Amino acid sequence: MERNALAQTLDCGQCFRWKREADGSFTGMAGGRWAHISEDNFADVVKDKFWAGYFDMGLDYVGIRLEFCRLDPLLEKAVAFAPDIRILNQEPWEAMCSFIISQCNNIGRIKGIISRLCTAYGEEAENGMHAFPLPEKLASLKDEDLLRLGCGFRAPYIIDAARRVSCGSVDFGVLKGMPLAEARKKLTCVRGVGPKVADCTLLYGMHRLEAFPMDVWMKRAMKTLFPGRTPEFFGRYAGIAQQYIYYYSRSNPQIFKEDALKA
DNA sequence: GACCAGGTATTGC
DNA sequence: GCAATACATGGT
Repeated sequence: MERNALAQTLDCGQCFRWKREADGSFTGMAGGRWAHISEDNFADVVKDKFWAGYFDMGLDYVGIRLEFCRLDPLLEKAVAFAPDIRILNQEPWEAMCSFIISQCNNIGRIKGIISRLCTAYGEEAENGMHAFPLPEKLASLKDEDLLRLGCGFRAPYIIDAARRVSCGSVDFGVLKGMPLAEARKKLTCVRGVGPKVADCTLLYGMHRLEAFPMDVWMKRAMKTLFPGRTPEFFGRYAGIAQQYIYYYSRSNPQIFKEDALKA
């Protein structure tokens, strides 16, 4: 049951533009750059400043894991399942748009939609890949353009988000300096952005590590694994705890069924 | 063919 | 406030 460290981070549900190759390496895009990353070249890749930032190399994950393991035995279990998860520094607009698309959708289809969106509207980059489309680009589209790509009922949400970001009514630079609750409230002004997508934007796109997205899996996990606890229980890196718990829960759904049998 | 997928907006009590 | 429902789409 060995999962390589790279897969734990790139395949744990926080990002959608990496493709796992047959040999366990990954190819994908971030910040308009293409990369092929493997266990072997990872150390070299993160010598580059951009990738070091993307992979959050400046944060002491060893220490944070230690804290988590001391905090709660079930959290310790989740950490042990995929200890090498790191929270990536994704672009805020890409994170927001990606998680708008994620609602009521499955990971495979989310990746497919995003891939088509990039091919159709993103700037061309290396190896025939495309950057994530700029908000200005998507702001000029009609619902129909996005329906063609399979966006479904999320099409108008994406366009509203693109408009608000490109006109500056939602300004990630400003949100960065705001208290979490305030930034969250501002984000939910966008149609199609509720508390969950707002928290995903804050955690994955703005590196607000205290943000704690509550999707169906996390609700289940909180109820059965951490009854009576709130996100605050996990401290200022609650978002990282969330990622450990989310991935552990997704990968071991039987833990909920066993619980149901006992009841 | 019904049911589900990292939700949200709208409506009705 | 809180439960119910519609919202496109593709895969089991």
